Amino acid sequence: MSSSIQRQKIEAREACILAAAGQVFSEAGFDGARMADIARRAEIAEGTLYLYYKNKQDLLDAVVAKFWGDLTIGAENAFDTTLPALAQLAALAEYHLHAIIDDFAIVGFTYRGTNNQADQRRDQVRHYVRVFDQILRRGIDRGDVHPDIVIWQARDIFYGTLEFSARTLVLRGLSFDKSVVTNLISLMRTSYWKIEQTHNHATPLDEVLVRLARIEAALESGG
Amino acid sequence: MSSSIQRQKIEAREACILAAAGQVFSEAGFDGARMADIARRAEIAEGTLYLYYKNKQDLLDAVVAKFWGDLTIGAENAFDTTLPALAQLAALAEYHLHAIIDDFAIVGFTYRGTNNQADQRRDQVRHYVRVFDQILRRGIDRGDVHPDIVIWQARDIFYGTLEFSARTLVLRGLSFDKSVVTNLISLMRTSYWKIEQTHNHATPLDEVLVRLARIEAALESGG
DNA sequence: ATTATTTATGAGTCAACCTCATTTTTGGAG
DNA sequence: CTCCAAAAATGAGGTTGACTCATAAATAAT
Repeated sequence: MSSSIQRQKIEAREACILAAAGQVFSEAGFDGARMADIARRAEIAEGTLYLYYKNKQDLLDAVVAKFWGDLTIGAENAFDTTLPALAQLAALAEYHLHAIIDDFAIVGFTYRGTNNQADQRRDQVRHYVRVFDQILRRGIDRGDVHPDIVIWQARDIFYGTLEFSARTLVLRGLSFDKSVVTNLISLMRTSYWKIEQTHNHATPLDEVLVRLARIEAALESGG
Repeated sequence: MSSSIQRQKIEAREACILAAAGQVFSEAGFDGARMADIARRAEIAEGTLYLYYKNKQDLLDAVVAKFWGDLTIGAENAFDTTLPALAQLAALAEYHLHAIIDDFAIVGFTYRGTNNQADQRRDQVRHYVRVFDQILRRGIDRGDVHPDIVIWQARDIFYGTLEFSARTLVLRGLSFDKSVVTNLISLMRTSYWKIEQTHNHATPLDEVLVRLARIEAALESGG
């Protein structure tokens, strides 16, 4: 059927428009971006834009929605769910930091205005961050993570830290810095994770205490 | 002199414009805000706005600049520098969270666009966050804080967490939540602070060392 | 009281988003 | 292949809102 070919064509054009819009918005910001520029870069007439998107804001929303949608798919495949929760969290953090550094401008467009469409975007972000929540909940179920943590606060620590770090890196002209991830994960482990030795083996300190007790006992009995 | 009276008048009018602009921008966003509305609310003609501010963006920048300027003054007086560093940090966090919840929309305007004036705003923010850096550095000097932490990363954890938590609270229609501050401070203490009991009572390791020393003494005297 | 200077005004200009009458393309029927 | 109806594309023009500038009002000085 030619209708499927047609559909592919239309989807390709939509993708083309979104790509052009993403570029122009990222380079010039929302106000600086000209609909005429976007149309020219997508190689269509200005009026054609409005067949696909109601207005400029709607076009930006579509760009942002695509970003978070792709990000969610990527995040769900960024780690192996059989790994320890902490390793999953590290992988997610690394993936997220990479992604928001690469498309830093788009992230900045996510939270803006007080219009009605802001709800849509929030739902999309909410769906995205669910990946984090699942890791943490699995960690709690497995007994690795302290069960009485406040998940939304942990989530804000996680994503807030990564976004601010990304901004710092971008503004300084730097790129991905693994130590950001390492330190964040270390922080969360220290505060939220139960001590590992619970199900592993005795720590050095435990062993030392046992040997000390033996020696003391020997000395006492000998003395 | 009438010139000082005149200057006061002009400053009062500037403050009036900034207040009106802050309200309209917060309610309607940058694009939704109408210069005519701002002028009407400030009880001046639209053209008069342009005697004080070059254009709409410049006016927004002034609003944002005033916000961060006031915030810096408040932050510097928000705590007693003779307190322990951790208490200072808690006070700063509480102050910051309150402030950005109250003026949440303004915070959102801080990072936008890629224009030349963005540098000014970044300097202002940089000056503001210096308060945090000073607390941490004093903590290091006093020996309370681990000296090999990466300050900018700690800063991004601090402000990133607070801003994201503020967003969560505002979007849920809630207001200030002290537990956000408490948990953040607890997190930073656990990861960055040296263990307090060093000058209180013995740690497990200290206890071990004491017992070892006793044993060695017993062996020497006995042998 | 008069003049000079500074400050304020709002009607008009212009730029950019968006609409819609017209044109072009597409896809099936004869 | 030709014709036609329906869908898609176009870009000139309407509309809106930021910004300007000639004019007016207010202030300061002589």
